Amino acid sequence: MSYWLFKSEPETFNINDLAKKPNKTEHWDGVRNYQARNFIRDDIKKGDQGFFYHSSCKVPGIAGIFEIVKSGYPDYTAWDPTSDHFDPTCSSDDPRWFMVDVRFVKKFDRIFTLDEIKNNPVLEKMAVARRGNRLSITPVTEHEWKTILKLA
DNA sequence: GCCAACGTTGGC
DNA sequence: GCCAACGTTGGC
Repeated sequence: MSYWLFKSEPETFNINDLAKKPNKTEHWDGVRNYQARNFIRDDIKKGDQGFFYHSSCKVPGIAGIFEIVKSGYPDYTAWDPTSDHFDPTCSSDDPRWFMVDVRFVKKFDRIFTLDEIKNNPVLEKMAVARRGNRLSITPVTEHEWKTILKLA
């Protein structure tokens, strides 16, 4: 089993939104970056777990945990002209973008902040702590995962 | 609202 | 295939 960190802007979609979905499950669509796409298509498997990270907000940090309930499949919003994530250059017989389904597991009692990540010697090397990092999906090591669970 | 970082686009 | 311009992300 692998661990991941998914970023989302809480004004758009946050951990409470996920918890309120039917079956507490939602597809994670709209990833339009090749590196993140490759993780979704090739590496993220059913049963993996992820941190739900809130970005571009007052207190950026990890809000809780989800699990992967369906591994990568074509992100159909790329073919939907009414979607914000529509990609007009993407043909329907050759899926370019992928998504996974995630299910709410738990919400932390508090936000485990980016500041705490940066100031922890175990966590400071996490991609999310690097200045200028824009990748919305990044791998998390087991050591990092357990360290955060202990402290959150 | 500013600006650094960096992925993408497009001219050559 | 190089690289400058541009657009977006995201912390501050």
